[in-house]
Amino acid sequence: MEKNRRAPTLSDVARTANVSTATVSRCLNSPDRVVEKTRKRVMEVVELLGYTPNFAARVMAANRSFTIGAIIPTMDNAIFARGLQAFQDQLRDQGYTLLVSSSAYKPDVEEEQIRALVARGADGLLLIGHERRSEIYDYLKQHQVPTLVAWSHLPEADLPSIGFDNRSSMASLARKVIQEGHSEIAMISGVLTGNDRATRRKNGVEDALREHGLEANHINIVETPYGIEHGEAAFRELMSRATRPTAVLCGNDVLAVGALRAAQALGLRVPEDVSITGFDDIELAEIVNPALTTVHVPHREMGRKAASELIEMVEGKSEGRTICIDTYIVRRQSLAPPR
Amino acid sequence: MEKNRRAPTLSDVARTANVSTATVSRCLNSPDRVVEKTRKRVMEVVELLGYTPNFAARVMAANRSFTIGAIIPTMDNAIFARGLQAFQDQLRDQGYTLLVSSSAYKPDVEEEQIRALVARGADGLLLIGHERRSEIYDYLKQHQVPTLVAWSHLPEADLPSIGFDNRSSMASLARKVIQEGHSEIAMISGVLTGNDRATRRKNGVEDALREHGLEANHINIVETPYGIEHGEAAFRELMSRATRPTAVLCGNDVLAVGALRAAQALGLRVPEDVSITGFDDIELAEIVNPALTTVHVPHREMGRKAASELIEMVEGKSEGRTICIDTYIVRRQSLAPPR
DNA sequence: ACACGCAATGTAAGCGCTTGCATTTTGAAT
DNA sequence: ATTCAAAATGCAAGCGCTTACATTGCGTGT
Repeated sequence: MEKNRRAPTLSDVARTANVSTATVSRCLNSPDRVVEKTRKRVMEVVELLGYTPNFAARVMAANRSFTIGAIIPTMDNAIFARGLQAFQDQLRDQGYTLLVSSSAYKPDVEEEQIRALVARGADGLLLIGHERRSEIYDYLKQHQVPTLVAWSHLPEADLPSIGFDNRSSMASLARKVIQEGHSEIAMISGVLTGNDRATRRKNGVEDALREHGLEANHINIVETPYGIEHGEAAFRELMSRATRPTAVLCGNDVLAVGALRAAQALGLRVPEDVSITGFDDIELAEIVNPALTTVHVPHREMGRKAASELIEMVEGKSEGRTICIDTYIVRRQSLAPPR
Repeated sequence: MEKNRRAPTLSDVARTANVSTATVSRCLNSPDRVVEKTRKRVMEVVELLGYTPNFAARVMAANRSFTIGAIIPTMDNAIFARGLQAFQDQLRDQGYTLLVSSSAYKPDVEEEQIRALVARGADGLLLIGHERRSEIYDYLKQHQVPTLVAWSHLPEADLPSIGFDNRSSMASLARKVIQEGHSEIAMISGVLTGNDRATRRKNGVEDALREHGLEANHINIVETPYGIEHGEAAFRELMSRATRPTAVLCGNDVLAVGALRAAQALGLRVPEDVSITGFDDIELAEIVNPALTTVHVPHREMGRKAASELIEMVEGKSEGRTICIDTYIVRRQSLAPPR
């Protein structure tokens, strides 16, 4: 192999093939605008030289990158993994590349990443949830970067979103728990600040309680970061309080699994002594013992739809629609009537 | 807010601040090369206009992007999540941005992604495992993109790697299983083609068998993609064969969890009727019931070290060292002596 | 008061590509 | 043969930034 010769450029190819750079460019980008014979020759040279276009240059000249950026709160658990994989697959099918980064649930990191992705020429952006400083929306508008929100459905929000109704989904689940006979209900919620999904799930629980004439205003709740260990701690905390709940609704499956483990460690049987529910229906939910009753979120469908919609926006075919995806409750062993 | 005015550029800032573009550029990139008073004025204008540098332009001009690319086989399970998160955190600390994409275990997709990332001006690349076509190594060399391999340790390989010895780690685990008294040992392996980690784990099992005078040449093995459902199917397959194993070593925790579920579905008790082991020690391993005996891989440490090493390479301070990280066996309930 | 040297700033040449417009080539119709 | 669209190709101007080099301004020593 040749020792580090500088990477070939468009004009290297042009020179070798005896055509202009314009022709080479066209061969690559709109092959039908150049005659068969020329194209063949050019492509041979491209192959021969091992030429790959320089993206930065292309982005700069064409103001188009065929790249979509996504910023998720974390890669460290499975909540977003499946949906994002579907999102990426769909993008690939349509000729786009996905770049992902994660914000660790920190708003300032997220802003930084948004800027980084936009500056890198992302044609469109996928964000999770609606809650962020308005400056960043202005920024997005100024740079005219189509942006779509996922994992959340909020028709009245600034940005279009493809997601599900966190509030009513959680409310249905809570209703089911109440119908089961529970009245001492507690909740382990994710951190509410800056997280509209967590907030609306909490609201959903309150809605259901209120409907059934239960005290909804100071619901027995612990707020904690997502993470199995935090779920454990939160559960212990709840159990040490004055009135012991007979059912614990968790903000997501990860917290629920933590709660489950804590319950078992405390010698409580689930669901006999206490019922526990999750949200998301990630793989984990089915694997733990007892398996979790939870809200199933069609992550793959959401990812796919988000991809098609965002591409339409990028290509100017849509202003951005807001779509609500249906969830449903998956009944498993972790929920039963109270003793 | 102003309606979509074109995003401000360097020269807009320069004009407004009454300096040259060079000065603005210096304010941003080497603030000490410009006098306090000027800098202040420029920064005010930057703020005022809401200017953000265009990365494509910067990359093109400076041939430097402070971006690192990583390509992992999948985001759809937790194997790489933790290590990657640590990798990203460390990069951020040192002023770099991480861009991730996933190849779905497909070599051609991976190549495409490598090119995409390089073309986007990645200063360095993190790849998983060593097995790929040599053309792509030439490409990397030609473009002079420092590349580091993780999750695998192979001193003799072309590329430096920060990882662990898949072979000897698996061998230790297999030895432990044998010492426990098992002699009918089967394996559920990940797909071997193009996956050096899977291959070396299999070799590790063979090593241990051979050491103990057991038949190692046609070990009782099923090869299947990673995935809980595949682990289940593989386990059933193994159990339908002529000689039933008393211990099943799985290529990773995900497969092991699948095996566990299949065992339970078949009415087999683990570990009394059959022992099952995993590899990786992801969160899942501790959560299932019985918890998995597995090989603990220090993902975070690996991610961190990979980040520092790769940055050193990018900054020309290192040629790329190969580091082996120690793993250890975590003994949990899924392993016991055969009846 | 003057020259000198260094620090601060400006000038302008690219980086590798796309694309509007100008020019040449082609081939069908006359 | 000749003509003339239409098709194919070439020309060259940017895209927004960095940076080598040139220029200017300033404090200092005499």
